[in-house]
Amino acid sequence: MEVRSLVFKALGDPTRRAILDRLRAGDLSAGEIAAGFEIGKASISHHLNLLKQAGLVSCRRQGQQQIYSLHTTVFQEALQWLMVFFREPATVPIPKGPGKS
Amino acid sequence: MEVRSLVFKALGDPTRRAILDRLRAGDLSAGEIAAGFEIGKASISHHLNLLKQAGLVSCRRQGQQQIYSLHTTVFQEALQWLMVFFREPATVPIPKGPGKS
DNA sequence: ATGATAATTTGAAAATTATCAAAATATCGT
DNA sequence: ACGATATTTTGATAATTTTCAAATTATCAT
Repeated sequence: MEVRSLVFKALGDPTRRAILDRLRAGDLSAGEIAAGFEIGKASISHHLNLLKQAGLVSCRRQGQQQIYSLHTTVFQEALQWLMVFFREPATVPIPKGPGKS
Repeated sequence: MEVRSLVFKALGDPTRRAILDRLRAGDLSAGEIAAGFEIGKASISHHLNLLKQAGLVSCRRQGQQQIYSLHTTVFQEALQWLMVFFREPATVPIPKGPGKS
């Protein structure tokens, strides 16, 4: 799937947004992330995988733990896409007759 | 569901993003939107409903057509949420000893 | 090598979402 | 009121997503 869909889909889930919020304060191991959520570790692992596929987080192994961190470059792209909606329309339909204004 | 999830979920689908892109150039009727997509009118209507629930578009009746338009205020909120990820972490863990810097 | 800990993968069930065809609703012109 | 047009709603089916328990992989300490 295209990256943009993956990113917004990933952001569409409250659990995943909560994970991202936690990572703002600093890197965390998968176990630290899982602690504090109701759902099981397997589910968290799945969510982390989706976030990773979307490019929103990355992880590195540190001993027997996986350490996750935020990847802000992808946020930036999502942001830029959203920004477009505040600019004047790029493509304005050509008026047939004299303009209204 | 919370608005934020609705917004990002809505943005997670390519068809819906394409609809929003078209609306950038100006308001369109449901029929005009549906024309140009492979999928049927009923499906488009469903997508439009999701976009409406998310607050990304609004519609008004004009004769026998429904005219859809963009609603940028909700984009703004989504934007603001994303922006947060570029600021220094709001909650920094309090160092136990002397700081690193 | 063995056992313990950390995390992911697998397989299956439950919940949600996307799509279509057909029926229903709303508005227009006559 | 009637028929035509525009759109939505309904009911069904297919596809995707979420979740958990159990099995698997990877690393560490002994």
